[in-house]
Amino acid sequence: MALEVFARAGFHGASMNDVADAAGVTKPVLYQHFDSKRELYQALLEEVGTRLLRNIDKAASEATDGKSQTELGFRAYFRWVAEDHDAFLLLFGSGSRRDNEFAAAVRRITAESANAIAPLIAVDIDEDHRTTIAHALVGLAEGASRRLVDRGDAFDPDEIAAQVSALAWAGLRAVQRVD
Amino acid sequence: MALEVFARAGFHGASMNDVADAAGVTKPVLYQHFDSKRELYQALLEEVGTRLLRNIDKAASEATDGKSQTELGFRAYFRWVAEDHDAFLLLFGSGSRRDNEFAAAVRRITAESANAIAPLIAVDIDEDHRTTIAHALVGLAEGASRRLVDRGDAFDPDEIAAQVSALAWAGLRAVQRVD
DNA sequence: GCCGCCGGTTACCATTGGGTAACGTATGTC
DNA sequence: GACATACGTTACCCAATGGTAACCGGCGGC
Repeated sequence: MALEVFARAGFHGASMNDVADAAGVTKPVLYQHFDSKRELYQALLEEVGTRLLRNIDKAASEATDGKSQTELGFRAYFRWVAEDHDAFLLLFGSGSRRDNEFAAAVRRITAESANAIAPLIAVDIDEDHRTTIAHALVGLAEGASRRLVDRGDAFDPDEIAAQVSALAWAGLRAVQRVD
Repeated sequence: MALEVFARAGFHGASMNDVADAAGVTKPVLYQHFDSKRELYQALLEEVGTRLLRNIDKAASEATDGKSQTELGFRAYFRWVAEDHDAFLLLFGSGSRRDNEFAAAVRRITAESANAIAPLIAVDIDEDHRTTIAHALVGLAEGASRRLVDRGDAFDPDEIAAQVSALAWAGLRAVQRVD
């Protein structure tokens, strides 16, 4: 599939012929569905990103308090990484963050994730700092995932989620206003 | 400078002519110093990454206990980001993580940062999980920085460092063994 | 059985950009 | 003042690749 090809080689590293071959068709057929390489790539980004967000939203919505929301959110995230390495690589293995147009799509995903986290920060720091901290926590998950994916071996997403969310939750409680 | 050009446009987005122009020379002159575009880029990565690591090492070595080591380490990191956006973008704005050869350089940086953090995790979880958590914390800083750099406005690195390191330190204490 | 349409393929075009060879010029020496 | 050397520039080559036009074979209708 196109996702796999782009995930492995990146936007520039994969040619339309590569993508076509992987899909078992030829280039002109690809161009019947997408006007350009960029459009195809962007469509993939959107699809993959939306899937991630939906997973997280669904999981978090089942939580009753902040703590379990954190746990379930991270668990959904790491499960997604575990079962869809390629999707993770496409979004965060990057090259997607290089190009302005693509970066916007990735930012949308991280921003929405951050928005889900921001309310969990209790202290009354200003909105801007709160958002930055929320983005930091998104990075937390990304950093752990990158290592796991790089290592290549399978891993237990729930186990990782337990540790990372413990870290995150304790951390969230500790953020202080700074004068 | 070459750093600025690559930071803005990425490896693929910047041509050797662009780099040469920015440096006030012409392409062949560039090729007197570097055998290829890749080599030039890699040299930049190494230089920039080493600078970051040196800053962190120096700062952390002045700390007496784990808590202040965390604080000083993050402070050095965010100061580096604040005063050298381009370096941050080159390493983590990515595109650098796409290419296997370049990714190795970036991994070296993150791995060394993680190694500095790992010993601060007190619980006796196995080495592998400890390292993953350490990478997560590196991602924490990266996530916050990306937002700050994306926003574009100047920011106070010490203030961010205070909040992020508070989060990190509290989080580190909370990581549990999982059975 | 012949004709036309339609989906797909091959073969091609044009641009971009890494890398280099050939050229020109200034400077210092005899 | 003529020549050689060294350095930088222009001009070029060629491979890769996004995108497309022209071709081809099979299938349904007459």
